[in-house]
Amino acid sequence: MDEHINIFKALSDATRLKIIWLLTNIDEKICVSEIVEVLDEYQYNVSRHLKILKHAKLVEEVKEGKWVYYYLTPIKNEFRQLIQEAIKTIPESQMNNEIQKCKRLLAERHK
Amino acid sequence: MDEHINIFKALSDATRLKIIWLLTNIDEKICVSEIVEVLDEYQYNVSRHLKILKHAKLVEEVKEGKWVYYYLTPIKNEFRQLIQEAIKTIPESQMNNEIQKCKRLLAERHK
DNA sequence: ATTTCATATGTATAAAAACACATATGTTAA
DNA sequence: TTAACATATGTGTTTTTATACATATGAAAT
Repeated sequence: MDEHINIFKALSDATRLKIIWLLTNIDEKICVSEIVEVLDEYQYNVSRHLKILKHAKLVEEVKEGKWVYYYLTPIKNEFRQLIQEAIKTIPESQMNNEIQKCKRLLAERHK
Repeated sequence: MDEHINIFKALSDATRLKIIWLLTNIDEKICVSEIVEVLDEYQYNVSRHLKILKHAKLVEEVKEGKWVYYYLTPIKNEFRQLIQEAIKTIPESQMNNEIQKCKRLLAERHK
C-alpha cells in the first residue's frame, strides 16, 4: 500500500508529473540540465524532484561524465504498467509547449 | 494537467486510497458511517477525505434520508479507466482486513 | 417538540512538502 | 592545478495538507 501511495504522491506535483510525462513521450533518457531548461525550473528543485521520483521507483539514473541521465524505471508489474498508460493519455496540449522545447533540445543533442 | 494532478493527489493518502480501493472492490455504494467503522477513522476526517475525493471527481454522492452514500464516479475517459484498473491490482493483502470488515458490514445491511 | 443519529464544517494546531539561497562534490577542460 | 560546468544537499522559510475538537445542520424516531 505504501509503495502505491508513494507513486501517487510522486505524481501529484506538476513538476514531477511533467518530468514523467516527458520521459514517457520521448522514450529517451534526459539529464538534469535538460529538464531544467525545458521546464524552466531551478536546478536544485529539479534535483530534489528527481530524488522523489527515484524514491518512488519511477525513474532510475545513469551517470555519464559530468551528466546524470534519468530514465523511466523498466516496468515490472501491472500497477506501474497501467499508471504509465494512464500518463500516456495526458494530451500534449496540457503541457505548455514543454514537449516541443524538449524535442528541439534533443534534436540539437543528436547533431 | 491540474485535473490529473488532483486525481493523483487524492489517491496519495492512505485513508483516501483505502476508500477508493473499497469502492472498487465492492461495487456498491457505501455511506460515511460505514466507512468510519470499516477504516476505524474519525467521522470528521472521513467526511473531509470524501470531500477531497469528490473534488477530484473520483466519487459522487447520493443522499438517502439521514445517510449520504458515496460511489465511484462513472468512468468517462481513458485516464480514469486506467487509474481505476491500476487500483484494482492492489492486492487485498495490503488492506489490513478492512475489506473483510466491509464485506461483513454489507452482508449485515442486506438482511 | 425534543432527542437521537448521520454528516459536514469552522477553527486551531501539527506535520509534511515545496521552495530558495548558499554551498559542497565531483568531473571535464584549459 | 585552476577554472568552469553539472549535480546534489544543508538549512531556513513558506505553503500545503492532515488532524483534532467543538459545533452546526438536517433528517428520523420518540
